[in-house]
Amino acid sequence: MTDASPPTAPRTARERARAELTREIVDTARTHLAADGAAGLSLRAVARDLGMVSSAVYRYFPSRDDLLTRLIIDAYDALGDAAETAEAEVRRTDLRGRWMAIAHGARDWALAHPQEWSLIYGSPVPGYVAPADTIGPASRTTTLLITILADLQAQGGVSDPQKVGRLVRAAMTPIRAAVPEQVPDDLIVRGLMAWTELIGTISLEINGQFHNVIDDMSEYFDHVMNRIAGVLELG
Amino acid sequence: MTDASPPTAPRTARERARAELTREIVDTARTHLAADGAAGLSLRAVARDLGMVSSAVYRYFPSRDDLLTRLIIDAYDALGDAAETAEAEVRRTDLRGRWMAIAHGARDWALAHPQEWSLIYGSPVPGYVAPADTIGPASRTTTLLITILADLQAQGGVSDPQKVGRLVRAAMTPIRAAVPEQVPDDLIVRGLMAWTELIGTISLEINGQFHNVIDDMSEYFDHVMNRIAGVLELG
DNA sequence: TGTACATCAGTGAACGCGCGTTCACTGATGTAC
DNA sequence: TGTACATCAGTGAACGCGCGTTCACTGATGTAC
Repeated sequence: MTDASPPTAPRTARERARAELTREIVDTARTHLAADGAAGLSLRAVARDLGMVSSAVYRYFPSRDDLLTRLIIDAYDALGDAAETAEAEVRRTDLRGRWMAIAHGARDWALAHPQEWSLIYGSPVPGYVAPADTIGPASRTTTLLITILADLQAQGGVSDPQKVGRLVRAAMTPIRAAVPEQVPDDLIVRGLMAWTELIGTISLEINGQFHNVIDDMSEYFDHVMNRIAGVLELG
Repeated sequence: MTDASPPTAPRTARERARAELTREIVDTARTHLAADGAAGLSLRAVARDLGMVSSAVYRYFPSRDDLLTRLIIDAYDALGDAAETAEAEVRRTDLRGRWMAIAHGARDWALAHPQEWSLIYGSPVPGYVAPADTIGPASRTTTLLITILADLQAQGGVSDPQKVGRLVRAAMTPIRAAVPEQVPDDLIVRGLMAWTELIGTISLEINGQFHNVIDDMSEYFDHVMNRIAGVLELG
């Protein structure tokens, strides 16, 4: 990386055409993803839909896996956008409202884009290894949650913090580095559990595991997320 | 279904050979599943491994999807076995111990058979629709949890049951039918949340979502599952 | 403003691979008399 | 116990399909003088 500046806006006709076709390829790929899932994503099918020969796609993406990587990054970004936008509309002091906005924002996005959700939170695509580029966008949603934890702690934290044993504390070393120091271990654990319950509830719903269990998932989801707000003592 | 009796033990040499080969096909398929995931499971590859021609497999399974169905049922059963076996070793009155045994039993099995876990709790296989046969074995593990809830209620239940609104109560109609009447709505919700946290924690671990978050997942898992036992007031 | 050369997008054919499923067949095993 | 027929397992060839990726090529676009 010697070029620190962001890619400049396209100047020449060639550059404009390239940017546009790249976008069309990604959009078409996303459509196929929605229909067939990640394992069924095919460069040839995308090329066919765009009326070009399959080898032409290689001018834009060096391999199928690179196209997949792009879709993963876009999915993380779209989810991050959805959560951030929803959360931004809530009063900063309303911690419960902010948590609920993130939860509902994430679920709404997931229901609208189930295959993209599975791409980032579902089982890994066989034979595909995610490169490092996917880490940054992946953390956008969790950053929102961490900020809520920090704001909560600034207000005095929870009333009955539980003990976290030495070994568990040691196990949490990596996440500690991403969370402000003043947030205690107990609150990090509660946050992780809340995050797990959020991702878990959405994933199980998308995978159909609540069939014959819960009729109206919107009601249930809202109820459960409110209970979690209670556990976090978000007011 | 006019034949109510279970399939009898094989009598003739032909029947014995058929039973054995069926088992070998399933075992080989499971090996491939572990290596390549569900989307990569191929009848031809299984046949090749067994030194038979691909069309011969059709004497045993009418299609690839039927083989997949069998693997799904087997996975549910294996998980159910693991959870039941672990739970059975604990004193009946030790509700916390029973919950922890189920949790650890499930996680240990999942870590040993990650692709089988993904088969039942991961994103659905594109183009495959699970038939009704998979419902029965799927409920073995959840039945264990429901029994704990019932036993807990028989001991007096939780100290501070939360209110469950009318709409949420209505949403819970299907699960109500599977739980003893005396278990109150609040306890069902807590049970569902515990179940979600259990499946969610294991799935996120298997999908690598705890990388750079938690170092020692065994410690973290045990801690979290104990906290959930606390929420359920399992003693 | 005009020309000469370099860059790049897209083509079309090919390589080599794998897949699920069908079908007519041979030969072994099982059963009824 | 022996024979005649029915059942079934496994073979081998084929159908028709799709895939990722490479490569030499044509022709259009961009750039330096």
